[in-house]
Amino acid sequence: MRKNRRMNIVMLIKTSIQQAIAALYNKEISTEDLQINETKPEFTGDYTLVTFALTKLLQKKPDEIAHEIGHYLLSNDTLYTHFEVIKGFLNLTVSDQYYIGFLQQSFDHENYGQATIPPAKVMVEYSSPNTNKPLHFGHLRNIFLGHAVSAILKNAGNEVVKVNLINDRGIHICKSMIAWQLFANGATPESTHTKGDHLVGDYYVKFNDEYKEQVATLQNDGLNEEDAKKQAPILLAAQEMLRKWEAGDPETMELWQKMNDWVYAGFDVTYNKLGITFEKTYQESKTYLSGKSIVEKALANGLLYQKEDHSVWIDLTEAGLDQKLLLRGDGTSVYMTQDIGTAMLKYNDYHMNQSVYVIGDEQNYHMQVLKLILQKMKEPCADGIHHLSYGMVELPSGKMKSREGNVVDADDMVDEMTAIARKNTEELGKVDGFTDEELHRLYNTLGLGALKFYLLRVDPKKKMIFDPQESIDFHGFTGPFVQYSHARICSIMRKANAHNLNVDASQPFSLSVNEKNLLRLLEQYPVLMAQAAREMNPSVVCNAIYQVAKEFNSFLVGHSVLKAENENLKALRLQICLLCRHVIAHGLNLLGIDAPERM
RNA sequence: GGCUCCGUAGUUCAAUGGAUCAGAAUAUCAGAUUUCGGCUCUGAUGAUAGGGGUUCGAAUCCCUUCGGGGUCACCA
Repeated sequence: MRKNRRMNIVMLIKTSIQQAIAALYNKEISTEDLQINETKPEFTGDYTLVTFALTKLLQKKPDEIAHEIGHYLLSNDTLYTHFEVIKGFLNLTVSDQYYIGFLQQSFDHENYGQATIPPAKVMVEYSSPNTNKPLHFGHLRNIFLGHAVSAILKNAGNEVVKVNLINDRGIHICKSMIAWQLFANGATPESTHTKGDHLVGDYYVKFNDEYKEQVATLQNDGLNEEDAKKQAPILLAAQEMLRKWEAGDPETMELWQKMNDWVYAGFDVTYNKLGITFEKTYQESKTYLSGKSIVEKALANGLLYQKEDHSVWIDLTEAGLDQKLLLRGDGTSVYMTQDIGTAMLKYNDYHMNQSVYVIGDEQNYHMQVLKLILQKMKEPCADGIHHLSYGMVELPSGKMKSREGNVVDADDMVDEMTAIARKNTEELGKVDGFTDEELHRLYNTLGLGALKFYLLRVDPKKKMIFDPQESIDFHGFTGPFVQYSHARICSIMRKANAHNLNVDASQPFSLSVNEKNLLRLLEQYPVLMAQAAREMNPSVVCNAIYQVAKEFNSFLVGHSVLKAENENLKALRLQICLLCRHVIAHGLNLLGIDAPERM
């Protein structure tokens, strides 16, 4: 418990400055109003107080404040060994003793890196595929984000429920069904040796090809484009199939069930390969009706209005938005209706404080409207809705458009990454003694590590470009570099062979620049994990562990661990190794990436 | 067109809703290292789209011009 309650250095500094201000000026200030930055490397010091904000309260010039507080701190608090004032910035040097003490407390702390933010029960919905085609590369950012954010929230003390919402009904599903019926001659995943989701996806593509041809033929026969698009026989057949589905036609339901099962089986294989799991899966075919009754209730309460054709609408113009359709004239539900129903169903199941939707930013407006509607309905689930919006992933060749056929399949991408991991590893020839199974697992670990890290290292809300060549380069700001650093530490620890880890703290130490830099990074880690949780931003984790890995490699160049100058120093450096290893593995784990001991 | 998001080194990304010389990675160039793993390290070059404004201080806030994305469906 003592270890969990350790106050981080920035808080310690703020508290001591707060005391200094009370003693020197008899003024009270909240620690939140104190601005502490890391000291820039070109100046002496570890942390810096920005004094400009204090000038009003203290009625003094920045430099004066900085000097007075600096002198006070140095003579009243052993935390500091030095201070320097530059243009109103008070640069403080924290004693090596503090960092050595921190290391003693933390190096073997199993849970080091846990964050503490006010805990809550949080649902995270992610992946959310359609059952008419396989997962493609664009889905991967969503899946990895959802998985990582869930782990990050859990690490911060939240209770997390991971859910998937499968869109398994609607006209797009019927399109692949009708094409299969027309062209497949009864082909199955078994008969064609094709993964189920890919097989169904093939017929979705087939539908679109056939549709295009039929439209062209009709236009040749003299129809205008608009009519041709509406009258293509295969489209009419799909629409007819949707009506049959909604009516519960047994034959249609059977086909639907069969093809969906193929897709589910295919998805399972992919999720499994990616290491992705869910606690609960919702299906829209089972939730889409519940939205309807809610809307009808709201209509009765006068919250909604009905047009002459019986369609039901909500007026959001007061909030600066539009009017939004909630039920079609024929009484069937639309996307928004389903989402209303699903949101309430989820809440009834779990009563969570917060419900996170990992959904692309093209649905920003939709999600804004969804939340607003539920708020207007005074539904308890409304306020907890949080859209974790992320930007599109583009390839260097440009945007992926399913219509233009430059979509990269998720399974193919994973296979390609794994293959490259194999190639790179074999060239280095450092895996002697691995069994075939271990090799297979290693290539998977490295390939997926590269992919996940590259997709997670960018702020989610920004669009990004995925460059397969760069991600697998295994150099620089990449997953494999971090994994490599972990394996390197493991190698040192194996050779250290359970060496004594006790540091005699009574011996005076003086830390090198690298050692202190590393300790400073390690000390900040839990604070960064809290930030990652608050912002739901895995890129914070990527950066944190990359910094540690980078600094560690730099440290190794100038310092020998196993041949340290004396036993005490060796023990200290081994402690540093252990904590670095722990932090790297901990961070990778939050990202859903394995940390190999050898590679 | 309305609403909205975004323009940072050649390229890909950073910079708590303000603060000391805008940081990395990659690429390029120059070096180090027979070492605990050469998937390592050190150094150099190189950027805030243009113009105004607010401030002691702006990549960040406001206005504007230009350029790009998204969205405005009885699709999901």
